[in-house]
Amino acid sequence: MNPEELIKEKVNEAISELYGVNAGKEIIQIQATRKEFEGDLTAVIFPLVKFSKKPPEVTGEEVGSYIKEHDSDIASFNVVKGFLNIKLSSRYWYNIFKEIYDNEDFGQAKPSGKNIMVEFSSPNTNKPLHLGHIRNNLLGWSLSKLLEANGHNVIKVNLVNDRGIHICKSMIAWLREAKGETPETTGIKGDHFVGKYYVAFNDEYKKEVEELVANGISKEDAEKNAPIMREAQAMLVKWENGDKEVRDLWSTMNSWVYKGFDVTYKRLGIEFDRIYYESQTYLLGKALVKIGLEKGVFFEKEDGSVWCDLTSDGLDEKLLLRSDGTSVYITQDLGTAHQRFSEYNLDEHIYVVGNEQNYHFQVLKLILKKLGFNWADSIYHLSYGMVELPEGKMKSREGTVVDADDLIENMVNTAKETSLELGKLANMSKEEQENLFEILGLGALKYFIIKVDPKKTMLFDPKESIDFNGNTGPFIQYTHARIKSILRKAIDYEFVPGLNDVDFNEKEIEIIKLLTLFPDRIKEGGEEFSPALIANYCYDLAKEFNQYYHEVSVLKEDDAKLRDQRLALISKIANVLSKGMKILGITLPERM
RNA sequence: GGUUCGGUAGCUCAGUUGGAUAGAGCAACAGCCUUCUAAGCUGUGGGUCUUGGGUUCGAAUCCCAACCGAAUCACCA
Repeated sequence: MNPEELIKEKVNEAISELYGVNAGKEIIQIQATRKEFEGDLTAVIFPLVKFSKKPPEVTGEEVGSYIKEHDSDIASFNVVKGFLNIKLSSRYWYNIFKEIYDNEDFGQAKPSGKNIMVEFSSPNTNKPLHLGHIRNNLLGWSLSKLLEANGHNVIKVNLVNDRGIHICKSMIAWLREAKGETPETTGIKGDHFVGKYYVAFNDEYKKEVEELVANGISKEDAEKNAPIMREAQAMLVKWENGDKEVRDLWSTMNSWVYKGFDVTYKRLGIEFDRIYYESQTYLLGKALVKIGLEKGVFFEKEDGSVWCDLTSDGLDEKLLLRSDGTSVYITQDLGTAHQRFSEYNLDEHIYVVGNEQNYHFQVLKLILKKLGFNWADSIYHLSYGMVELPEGKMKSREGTVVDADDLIENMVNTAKETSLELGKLANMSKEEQENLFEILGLGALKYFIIKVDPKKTMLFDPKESIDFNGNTGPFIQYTHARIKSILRKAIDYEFVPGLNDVDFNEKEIEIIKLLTLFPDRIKEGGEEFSPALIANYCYDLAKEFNQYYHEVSVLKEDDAKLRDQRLALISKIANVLSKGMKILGITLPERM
């Protein structure tokens, strides 16, 4: 039984025996004992004085004495103010570790039978991915893995925004300027290639607007009537009418982008179970609008547009169908949600989308609720904050975006430089080295981003992020590599890790305590949809090991039983670290 | 103005269901490599947890208000 549960049960028993009241385990608060005090776990006495009707110190003494007498696992206790510090026997910790050590599935919850869909990434196909997308992708991926560790059946989906005016912009610019150029002929990665034309469109557009304004036309009109913008709009209409030429170009350019995205996804270690394309789903939801109108949940204006009145919920009126009968973003999302819940029998649907869409999801849930779908409550918007740069926000218009591919390349290069400087790779082949740089660079990037609470706006300082010391991915990777190195040597000497009935010392008990927390963290992280919790846990564990490493020798221990038991302990640390980091999508190298 | 979310050390961030003297890393300073990998370890300095009220044995944490910051409030997606 895990230590917290054990103490709760014993204290509860003590209360009912001593004071004749069944307090219930919920009221008993257990926490880790602070370092200044003697003990492993601490029961807070204050909430219990109402049962004992005695001062906290006395209550603590009485409860302490009772549980010490009635359970051999409790070695000693002391009472400080209203806190009962309990020390568990070394035998107890030994047994606890034994349980963990023997459990191959430690940290993996039993199947819950729940189906959870996680939608993330959701790129536009007119430009390459940037730093914001990286946060999205990493969060979505690690969240999915975390939910799987909680025993859920996770369906990872990506909704690609492959249609709309922004795509037409790239297409127009390409037609005007490319002279038949392709990613193949230029050697440029497909998404960057198309992005180049998107930028070209905007440059040309700006120029035209300026010209029109110089000719005395108002800015507003100029923006609406610039010839290149008209062209793009005309193209969108053609696209919607299924014009073959436009559709062909559209598929071709999108296929370039997908090729580019695939490279980035692969490098990030991300894949999906299903990819939805907006070009195939954008008409969904119209049927729901009809139902809503019949039910009187929506209303129609004179011009034929359809709205939902949310003013009584403190929001505005929301448009659902344009006056020309075409649907908007939210209409589509209503439809896709409905389709997904029925198709996959979902228990939960999580959308990993930036906080600029908080309003959208608020409205989405509200409207689904009004339409009478109870599953609307099972929709969760994992809203994450923007990534800012030291100079301020990222603005694609001002060119201050950090491109995803550039960033990854940069991290890998820094990993390379740092590694070579440290000069540890003497025995590695060129190929192994390159592989390692990739693992380290991406590990640093992923950890840096995931460790921050998603809902917070985070600052990305390129200089700091490439620091591989301290609370970083490479620190954990390094810790793991060290353990693996010891274990390899142990094999050379034919030492066999195993439990040999030796008492653990205090530092080791500290580590065991941390290990027992792993399943709790997985559970908690799963409930709160927070991979950051796992990241910080891994760091704590790695740090704990590093201290241990400097205090105790393993291989040089003369007592064979003790030595092999220590080997068992550190191998379990490596095991838990690798499970934790796997959830984060971070690879742990065997050596570095 | 409405809605949502943030404000913790010089900087980046943790902080379990309210618990004891609020923690890491970076940066600064002082030590530790003939030792299982120094991408490490140890120590020092650094705080009005934005502010003011409230709830109670007890508040960074819960409630109210103010201040500061972010996002959003399109017949865009």
